[in-house]
Amino acid sequence: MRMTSQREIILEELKKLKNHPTADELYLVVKKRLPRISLATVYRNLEQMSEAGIIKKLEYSGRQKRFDGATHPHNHIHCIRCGRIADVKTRPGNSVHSIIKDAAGFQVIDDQIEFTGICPDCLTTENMGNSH
Amino acid sequence: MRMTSQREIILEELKKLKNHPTADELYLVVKKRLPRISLATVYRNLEQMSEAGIIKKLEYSGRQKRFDGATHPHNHIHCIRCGRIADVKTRPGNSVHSIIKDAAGFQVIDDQIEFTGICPDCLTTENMGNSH
DNA sequence: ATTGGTGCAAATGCTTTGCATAAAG
DNA sequence: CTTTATGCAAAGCATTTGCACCAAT
Repeated sequence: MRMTSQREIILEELKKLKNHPTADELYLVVKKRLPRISLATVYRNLEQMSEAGIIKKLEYSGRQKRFDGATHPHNHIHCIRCGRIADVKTRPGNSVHSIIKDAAGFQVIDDQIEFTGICPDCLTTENMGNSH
Repeated sequence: MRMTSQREIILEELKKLKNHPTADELYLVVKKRLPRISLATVYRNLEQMSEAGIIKKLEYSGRQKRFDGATHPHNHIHCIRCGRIADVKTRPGNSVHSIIKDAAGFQVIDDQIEFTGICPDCLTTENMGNSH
């Protein structure tokens, strides 16, 4: 992964923002420093950096994707009205931290554990060497 | 909510399918019984019925929305390769069930608790009577 | 020099909407 | 009869892609 000024500034600005911006929100911020940057570049870099594990892609909110410069494991709460995402502190314990300490002032309506993984079919395909 | 044959059959077929279909997947199934139905009708009905709490909209996967005819509280696991969603059984306990009993044959990579709620700002707006 | 990245515009894919017609209550 | 739902086509919106040019190694 080549280090370009675009990538550097995108990462820098994302880390500054604590509010899980969408690609276009971040684009507007980055544009102030790099007026000729294109939205496609922002998308491409966010995608690449999240694949590399440098940042985290938040795609479980049902609306626009959001991005998080903080990669330590933590949970989120999102608003069903405006879509914003905030961090939620949970007590450490198992891999699934189950008890909330702070819901960032939200009125909690529902919670749902989202597990991510590879399904049996894809695991089989992988073992047969048909993937990547 | 008026009961039309379209709505009835959409609900009926969704409840039959155990694999959390997308709107277009369900559309193809329903089309067999109502050849003149349009995809827009399927979308509109799924939206309405999920608002009414008759079905559940699964929009936290980052891909296409999926719909679930089973409304009892349960968690899901989704495949990062093919996008399919399966049910996951958790042990009962608090509102957040923390320990998995069965991950439906998936290799679990990550878990994340998704909380849904209303953010402080939207709560304020609501109290001022500016919403709904 | 080579390879990967960028900017632009066009394309894509899912979902929603406007509007005239049809059906439910 | 009144109101809500439907089908169709068009629009919307977030995201991705093709391509010619540019820059990092």
